[in-house]
Amino acid sequence: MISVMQGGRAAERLAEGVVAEGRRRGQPRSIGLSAVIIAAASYDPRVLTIRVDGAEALPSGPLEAEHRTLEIGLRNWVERQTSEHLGYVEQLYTFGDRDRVSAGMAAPALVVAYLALVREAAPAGPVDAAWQSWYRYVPWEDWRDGRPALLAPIEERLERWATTAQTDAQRRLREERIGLAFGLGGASWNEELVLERYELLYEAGLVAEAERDLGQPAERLDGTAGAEMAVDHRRILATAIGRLRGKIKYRPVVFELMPPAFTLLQLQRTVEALSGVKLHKQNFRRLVEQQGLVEETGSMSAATGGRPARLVRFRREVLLERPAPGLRLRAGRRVS
Amino acid sequence: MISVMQGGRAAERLAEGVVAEGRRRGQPRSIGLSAVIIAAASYDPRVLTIRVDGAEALPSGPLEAEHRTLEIGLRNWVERQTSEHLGYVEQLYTFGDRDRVSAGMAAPALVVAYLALVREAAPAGPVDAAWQSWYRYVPWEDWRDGRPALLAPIEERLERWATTAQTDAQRRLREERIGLAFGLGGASWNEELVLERYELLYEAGLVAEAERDLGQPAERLDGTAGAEMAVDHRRILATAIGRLRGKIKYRPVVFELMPPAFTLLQLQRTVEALSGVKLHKQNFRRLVEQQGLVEETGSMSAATGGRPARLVRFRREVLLERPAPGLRLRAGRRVS
DNA sequence: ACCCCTTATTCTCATATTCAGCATAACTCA
DNA sequence: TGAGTTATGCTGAATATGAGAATAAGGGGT
Repeated sequence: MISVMQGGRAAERLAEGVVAEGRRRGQPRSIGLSAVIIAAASYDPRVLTIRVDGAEALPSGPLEAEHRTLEIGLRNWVERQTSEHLGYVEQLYTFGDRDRVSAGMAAPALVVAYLALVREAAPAGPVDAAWQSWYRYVPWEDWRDGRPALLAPIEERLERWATTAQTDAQRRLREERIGLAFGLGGASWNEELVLERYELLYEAGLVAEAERDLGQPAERLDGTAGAEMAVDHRRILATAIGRLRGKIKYRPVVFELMPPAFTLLQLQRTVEALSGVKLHKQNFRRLVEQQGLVEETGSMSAATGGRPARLVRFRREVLLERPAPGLRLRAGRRVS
Repeated sequence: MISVMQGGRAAERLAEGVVAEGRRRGQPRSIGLSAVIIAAASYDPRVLTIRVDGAEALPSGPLEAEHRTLEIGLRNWVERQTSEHLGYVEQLYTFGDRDRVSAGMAAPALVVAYLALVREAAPAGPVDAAWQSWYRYVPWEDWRDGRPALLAPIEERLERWATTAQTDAQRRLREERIGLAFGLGGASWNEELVLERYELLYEAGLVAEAERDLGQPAERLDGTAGAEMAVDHRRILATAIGRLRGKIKYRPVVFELMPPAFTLLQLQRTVEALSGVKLHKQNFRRLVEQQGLVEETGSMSAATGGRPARLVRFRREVLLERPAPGLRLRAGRRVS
């Protein structure tokens, strides 16, 4: 038997305290919903942004009382406005920062953030709404044409920041975090670590939000550090991108972004746009076909520049057949 | 280029509505924190429960104002009570059910649930606190000795419930959900689908909570349907178990439950206790050693009944070496 | 001392999956 | 007609995985 018995009355103290505190009511705070609404047009992942007091922000609204659950609330809320079906809605994370304030604009104390996928990417509407490429906010995440040049200055600043650590252990920790997140020194680029990378840039003061929130002067990076967003919306976006990049590997969510019929290359380009890396064409199609994710429509694509391609559609049945029918893209793959 | 342009002014309408609503403030609601605190003693996964008005419940408390983030709040809150370090804390999900009421006990409108892992499993404390095997609440999840006998009556009732569907399509959907979740008809048991299974049982009225919440008489199952919990705590527990079972595959979180030094078989038994299935011994140790998750301590185990075993410890460095250093137990493995 | 039982540890082997290209087909455009 | 472009089929090497044989090293009983 494993020897995990120790400590004594700790569990008891825990339970007592918890019971006592649990019986008091928490003081009310304002609760908000934020939505990262994603579409994929022209092989460019887009996020719907609005302008609030000049700053770019994610669509956000208050939690309404009339809905039974949060997700149903969000779904209704968005669908009412768009008459567009949200194919996929997923709760991302609940951010509860006590002092969520940005440029004088007080934000709700608690924000439940959602990720939603839509098929449409209509051109930008009124002045304050726009579909933006998500790489506008995290340009270092697009490795489709190889390692982005703008990573060079970023990494240089990060390394310098690591050396400013108080203790030696802290410096080593920073260096290891940087290496892991940015694929330096042996480690390879992992496209899912979007949040980790953003947080490093934030801590190192390399994104505008850091300067704004902490008052400390940011290292000027001449636009290579991406566009700023209101409050912590860029952190929420980073969370969403990371989550989506992971999710497409074990759930068939990409198809929520595809038109009813598509070619395998279109599917591949969309996956590449989301994950930010190039994939091996022949292996990709083998994967997709082997797993029975798509079926023939019978027709061929209008013309793709070369030999016409079969048009396929998503096989909805796979949702009920296997528990994890994603595009199991092996991590660490880096090919053309 | 993909033809995803369509619809026209939908995005515009969406953005307008969102902006307008976002400028109003949501009415305050009470916010709660609930914790699923897990320990693993004697190869039995334990969850810390308390008694509230006679019902078994998860430790829960109000959100306090003095902490910067939710997780820090929870950490402090628990650590203050236990003087025990929470090795691993993860936000699980935010439950926002408008009418979260149970047996007259009004619950917070919004609950942020956390999963925490502790190394200790002290004996049950005062009358209202106890470490309970989590299989007490979801007995059908323990497949370590083969398919649990109590699944037979459960499946029978589920099949019957499927036939009561309104439409034919609905019936087929139910049958497919049941088959997928419980590994019937071709599909194999997937230990991660804990929540899916609980929700089916709930919908079919086979767990006591369904009767209580919906007023509809539950099918009596003579205790095979597991122990009841307050409010939606059993759903939260199911979410936690499923998440943890998935997480151990790509993050080294099991080690948070292990003593400082352990044998490979102890590690295997713990993983089996969590995932609820038996693993192949030789392959398990190959996996663990190949991935460099552990290192020698030099000493040997006191005696395990047979040949003495090496004692190993977790290699903390792997956290910084690879992004996904879990026990990549292949799904669908079912061995002794 | 010897036999039996139990667990630990090392290896093998067959199979499946993945990676990386090669080769060929089918179209457009100049 | 030939060059360029994309589609599609196929192969061979490298890895990873599943299952189990074989051997090692303790304890306990006779």
